[in-house]
Amino acid sequence: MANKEITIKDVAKLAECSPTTVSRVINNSDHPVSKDTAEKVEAAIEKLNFSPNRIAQGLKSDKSNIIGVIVHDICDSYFAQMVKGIEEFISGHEYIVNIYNTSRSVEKELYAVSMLKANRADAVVFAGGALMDKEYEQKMYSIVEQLKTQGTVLLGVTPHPFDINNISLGNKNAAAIIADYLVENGHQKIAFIDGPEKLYTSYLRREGLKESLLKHNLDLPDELIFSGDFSFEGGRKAALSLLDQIDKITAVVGANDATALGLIWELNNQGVKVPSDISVVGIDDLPEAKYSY
Amino acid sequence: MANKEITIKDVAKLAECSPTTVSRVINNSDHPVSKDTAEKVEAAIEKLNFSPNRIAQGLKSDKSNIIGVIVHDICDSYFAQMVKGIEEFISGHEYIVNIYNTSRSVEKELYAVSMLKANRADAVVFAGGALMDKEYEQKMYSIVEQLKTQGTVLLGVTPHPFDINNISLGNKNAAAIIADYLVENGHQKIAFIDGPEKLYTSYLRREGLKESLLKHNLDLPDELIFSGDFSFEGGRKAALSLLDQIDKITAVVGANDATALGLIWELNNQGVKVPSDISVVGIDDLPEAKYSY
DNA sequence: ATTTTTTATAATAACGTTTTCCATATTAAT
DNA sequence: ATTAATATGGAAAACGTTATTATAAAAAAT
Repeated sequence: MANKEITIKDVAKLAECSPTTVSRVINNSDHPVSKDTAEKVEAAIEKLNFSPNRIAQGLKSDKSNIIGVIVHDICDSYFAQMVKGIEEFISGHEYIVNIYNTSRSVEKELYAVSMLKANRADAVVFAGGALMDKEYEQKMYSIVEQLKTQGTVLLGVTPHPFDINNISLGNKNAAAIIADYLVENGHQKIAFIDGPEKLYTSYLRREGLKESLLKHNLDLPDELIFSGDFSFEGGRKAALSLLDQIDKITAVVGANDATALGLIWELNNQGVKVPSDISVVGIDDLPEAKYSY
Repeated sequence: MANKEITIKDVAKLAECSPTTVSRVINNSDHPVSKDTAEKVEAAIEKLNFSPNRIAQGLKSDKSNIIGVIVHDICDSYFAQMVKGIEEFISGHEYIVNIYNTSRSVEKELYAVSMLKANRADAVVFAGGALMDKEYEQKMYSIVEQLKTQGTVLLGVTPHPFDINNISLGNKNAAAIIADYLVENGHQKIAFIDGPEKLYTSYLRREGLKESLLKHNLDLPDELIFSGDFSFEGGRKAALSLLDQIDKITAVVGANDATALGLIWELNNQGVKVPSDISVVGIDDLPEAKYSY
């Protein structure tokens, strides 16, 4: 922005009035402005293609109009949909939707949060789940508190250990539903493909499933928990590593739907028929899921 | 941000110096500051958890640090990857990545552009292709010029009729490659599933393919052009509508990969074997594509 | 011992708004 | 005809920074 910008003063000059009056017209304030001058101002605005500098307005009003959205991976359908939903919800309300893709890295998440603090974000949505890491938790706790005292509204969409409002997607509830379903269909030997290590959400889903199965007197032994990372690729790899125990297993639960899809794909690829040979279930509810085989 | 914020003045008071000095420490400016005071300032900053107000800095420096990214649909893998790439490229450079999801609506795109103008964006990436609509073009032309004179750097990732720098993904080139490939493999009767109506990119791909086929003395007749919308669903519907002409066709080109995937899925579903019965080709290069059947 | 240079600090204006406050002219009420 | 109320306008301060200018002290050069 090397060029000198068009300001309220230029408009005032052209409309032969004071900047104050122009401001009043822009924000159609309570303070009355005569029909006559208002029109001259409007004309001047039109002519100069003026639009008020949001940055300056923000400084004066102590509002940044920034809404931060912190996400693990925008390419993951789950987050893409969430970001889209937020954008659409916000659209038209003159907010800046500011996204951060953390790739589940502690550094990037801290970077995101400190940027949002420096930019005096009006609100922050923590769309990606929290990580389970002592140092991370400690640093995050501190900066989250700073955001709060700064007046930033915080919202966690996935569970967070910090003291913020959380829209829980009910991981435990999902686990219970799945457990019930599996038991009803007579499954006894169940395997679980985990989510990313250190992710709070993984923990909740895994332990939730364990707990729910236990209520039906079923066990989820460690050797039937395979590592994954919420991705299609992860699901595929997990499928390969559970192949040699396949005869012991009647159902596999993926920590999310991408995992389940990868699982199904590779099982099919290896000649294991889903769902006749084995059942596969995923958590979440992606639209793609209905096209799985 | 109802609370009164911590400013450079608070830091100055605690460090027993002037705001000027604090500013110099923050920006480690050329102007010398004694080791002693610098340390006191750092300590005060630490103690108060102060971070300089980016909004105020922006006003002073005439930079917003905002980079706008305008996209048709974040849920579309193609755009998701692009947004992720941009975010990662920018990350660490203290920029605000501000996304807009237009859903290919003229109103939303104009909204996005005017927001970015009002916020004095430093740069805007037009990641979604332009629409072919007279009124749209006219209005966009005007505001794009305003952005330019404002000093905003503009970049089109997909082709745009406006006078901005474009990174062309070479639609025509892709069309030529595909045409050559099809001809080499002996295909004579080729169908095309179009992209969204009014989208400039659709136009370029369709006409590019026509042109390239013509060089091989092949025709792409209107009755073999089926409508689509760049989505998996669109590909599926197209598959259904080309079923009754299936014996006339040896290959189908999807305007993008999502279309091709939907196509393949539904053809398989209808008992048409890909690629033994018919060949399917898509434009773009999504990672999911390699798992198609 | 004086002048010049270097080092360190602060006061002030400016960025583009909006929000008091203050001033005038018009109209209504006495 | 005087007072009170209302309509319309502008000047100036403020938001939190930083760049410019000014000033004083210390160090170096004559």
